[in-house]
Amino acid sequence: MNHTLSYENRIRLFEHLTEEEYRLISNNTKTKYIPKGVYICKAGDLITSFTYLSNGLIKLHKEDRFGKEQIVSLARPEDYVGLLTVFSNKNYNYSMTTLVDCSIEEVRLDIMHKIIRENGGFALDVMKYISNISDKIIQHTYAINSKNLRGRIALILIDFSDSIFNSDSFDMPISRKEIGELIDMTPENVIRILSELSRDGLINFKGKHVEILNKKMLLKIRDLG
Amino acid sequence: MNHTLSYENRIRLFEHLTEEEYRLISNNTKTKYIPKGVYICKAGDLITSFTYLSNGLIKLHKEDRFGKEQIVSLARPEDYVGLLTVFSNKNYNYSMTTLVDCSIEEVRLDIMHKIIRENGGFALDVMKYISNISDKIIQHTYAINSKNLRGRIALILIDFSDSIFNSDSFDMPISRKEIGELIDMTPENVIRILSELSRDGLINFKGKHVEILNKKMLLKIRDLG
DNA sequence: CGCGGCTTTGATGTTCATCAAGTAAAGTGG
DNA sequence: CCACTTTACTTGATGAACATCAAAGCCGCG
Repeated sequence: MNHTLSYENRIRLFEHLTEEEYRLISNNTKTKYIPKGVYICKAGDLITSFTYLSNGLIKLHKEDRFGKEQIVSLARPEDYVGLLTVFSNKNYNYSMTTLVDCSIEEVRLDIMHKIIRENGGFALDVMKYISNISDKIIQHTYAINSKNLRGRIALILIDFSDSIFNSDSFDMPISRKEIGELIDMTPENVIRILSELSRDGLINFKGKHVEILNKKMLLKIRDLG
Repeated sequence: MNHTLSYENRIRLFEHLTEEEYRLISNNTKTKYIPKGVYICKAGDLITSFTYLSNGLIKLHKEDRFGKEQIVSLARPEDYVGLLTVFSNKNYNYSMTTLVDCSIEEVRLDIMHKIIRENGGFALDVMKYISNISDKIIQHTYAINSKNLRGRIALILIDFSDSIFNSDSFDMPISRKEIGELIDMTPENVIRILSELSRDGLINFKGKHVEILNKKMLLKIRDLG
C-alpha cells in the first residue's frame, strides 16, 4: 500500500547529479517539522516544491464527487511525495496530510526543473521513479478491487507489518475510518473483519494496537481473497 | 476511458526537439500495419521500442492472479502507448492487443533514451506526458469503482461516443466480455444494463451497433450512478 | 452442417452497504 | 481534575446490489 521503491532505486535518484548540482539542491532545500494530523497541501494548491519525506508517514487523499474521502496512497520515510503531479500540473491533484509527526525536505521546484533540463541522465532517473510509483498505485488499486473484504484487511495488515513497521506487532497509525478509505470499505466492515480475524485467532487487537498471530494464514487470506 | 491528452499536449511532445534530433527519430522509426485482434506485445516481453499509434485502437490488458482478464486502458490514434513502463522497466507490465486494424510507429528505444539524455527540455515534456497518462488511469479506475453498474455503462458509452467516434451512433469495437473487463463487471450484467437502457429508450443497440438516443439522461446516470 | 464461442434472459444466493443503537475514548471548558 | 461533549469504535439486523448458475438462441467458421 505504500507505493515505494526499493532502497536501491531510492538512492539512485540523485546518482547522476554533479557535485555542483547537488550543492544547488541542498542550498535550496528547506527542512520542516510538521506535527501529526496537519495538511501539507490541499488538492488544488499551487505546487512550489518537490517534497521528500525524511521521517514520518503521510497520506495522499482526495474527496470524491460526493464528498467521500479516498486515500490514494501512503508515503513513508525516504519517499518523494506527490510525484504524480509535480511535473505535469501546476496544482496538486491530491491533498497530503501527516498521519504522525513528520519531517520533510522541500526542494524548490524551479531548481528541480532547472537541473532536469540541464542533466538528461537525472531526468531519466526521475522519469523511472515516477513510472514506478504510478504503476505501483495502479497495481495496488486493481489488487484491492479484486479482493473480498477479508482479503483487503489481510493485505493492509501485512503491508503495515512488513513494509512500514517491520514487526508483527505495531500501533496502527490510521483510524478504522481511514483504513476503509484506503481499501474501499465502510468503517463498520473494517471493524467486523478485524473482529472476525481476532475471533479466529489470526490477530489480536485492542484500540490502535495490532498483533499478527498467524501470518501464514493471513497471507493465504490475502492471496486467495 | 481512453487515457489521452488533449491535442495541445500531444503535439507539444516533440516541440523541443532540434531539427537534427527530429531527423534522428524519423530515421529510426518503423511503420507497421497490424490487423485486428493481434498481440503487439505480451506482458513480460522485452521493450525495444517506443510505440506511437497513428491509426486504430489498442487495448492494454493483463491477467489477474486467477487468470481473469483486465483491461487497464485503451489507446486511440495519436497516443503513445505503453508509456507507463517504457522508461522504468526492461519488460512490459501489460499486454497490448489491437482491437481493429492498426498502424503504429515504433521508435527505437535507445534513440529515445539518447535524446532524453541530451535534451532536458524534451525529457521534461515526456515526464509531463507520463504523469498525465498515469493520473488519468488512476482517476479513471477510481471513477469506475465508485459507480454502480448503470453508471459504468453510461460512462463508457459516452466515452466511446465523445472521445473515440465523435458520434452518437457507432459500432462498438469490443465485445460485451471486454466491456466487462474494462469497467469491472460480468458480461451478463453488461448485457442486462444495456437491455435496461434500451428498454427505457436511452439507447438502441443491435449486435455491435450502438445508438445513443438520450444523451442528457445518460450523462445524468453517469454522474449520479 | 455442426461445433464452439458470444450473447441474452431468468432464477438464486452471497456479499457487502446501510441503518440503528450502544459503548468506549478523547477532547474541551469550567 | 472533573463533568460534558464530541468523536471514534463496536455489534446486530436488514436490504440492495451484484455475482453466479443455468439454459436457450445466435452467429461465425471450419
